[in-house]
Amino acid sequence: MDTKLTQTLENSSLSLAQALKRAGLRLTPQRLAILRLLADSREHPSAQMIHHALLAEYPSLSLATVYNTLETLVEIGLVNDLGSVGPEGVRYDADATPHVNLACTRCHRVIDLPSHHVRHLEEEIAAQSGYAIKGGRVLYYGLCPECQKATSQ
Amino acid sequence: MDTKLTQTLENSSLSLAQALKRAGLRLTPQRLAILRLLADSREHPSAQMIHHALLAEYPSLSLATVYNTLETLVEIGLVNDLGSVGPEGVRYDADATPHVNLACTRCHRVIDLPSHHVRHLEEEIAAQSGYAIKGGRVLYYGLCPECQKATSQ
DNA sequence: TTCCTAAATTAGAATGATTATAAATACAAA
DNA sequence: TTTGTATTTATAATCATTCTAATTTAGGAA
Repeated sequence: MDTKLTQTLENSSLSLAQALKRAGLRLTPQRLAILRLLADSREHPSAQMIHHALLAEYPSLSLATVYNTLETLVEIGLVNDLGSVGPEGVRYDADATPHVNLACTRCHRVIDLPSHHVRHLEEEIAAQSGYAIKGGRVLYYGLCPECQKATSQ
Repeated sequence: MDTKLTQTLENSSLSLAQALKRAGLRLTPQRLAILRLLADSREHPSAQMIHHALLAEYPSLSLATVYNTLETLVEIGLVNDLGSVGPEGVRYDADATPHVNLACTRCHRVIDLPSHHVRHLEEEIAAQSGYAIKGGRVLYYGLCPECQKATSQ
């Protein structure tokens, strides 16, 4: 592995670890693995997808732990709960930068779309709602370009 | 019932009926009732809440019908799927005007917040995403003012 | 009107994501 | 180290949602 990538991952893990510490949470390999997977992935995975992806590296990882960890990470605001998309259940997003999520109702892929409008939105809500905001789901759903083609045949 | 309100409801039902017709769907009492409930309510109800609310008026209304109808209404874009909030499952919103939904993670109430940013957002996505957008969920979650007080005690 | 038929509804069973439980484990403070 | 407690684990239980097959009905045609 090249040095730059190694450093990036180490730095990333370091800051993830710090984030957990700051919240008064114990640093477990399971939590780090789940958080790192979410941070490195653009798939917006569900709990089951995360469990499946980590099983090779952590054969004893329990599905319950994945659910517990995700609940915790959402609670401290490190991860966003996007709600369920398709039959795979709730999808999660560790990308804290303001953006829009697009979900395809046919293939159930979820992608990101940068948008500066979302930052304004979040600032407005934080300032005006009176709520103690923990996170958000800005997600639009419909047919992705590929599935539009597939459907029109 | 006063005349103005009656007219409003009748007009409303009429346009709901037209919307169903336009989509090539049959006009059933169940569909009208569910759509009217959603249109008149600010509760962002779940399927079960809708079923429970309509059972008095339609004793034979099946839960399966509520689920089927909601799926249909989401498909034709008349109703938005907000994703699940709390343990009551997916919540639905018939308000098509661009706005933000706020969900409390403690009492699980969902309210609306008007925001002109959302309109810009939707226009941007419709123009730039390449997706055939059917609907969206713009929802932020956290503690509502009441639950902040209750929790801090 | 009456008839026809595909669409819609219904009750109930089945599915499967998520949550609860209780015992075993391991983080981290002293 | 030792120790207390948070966390993990396997498994069972829950319950929202979907499926199935039989029945009913909306709405167009005769």
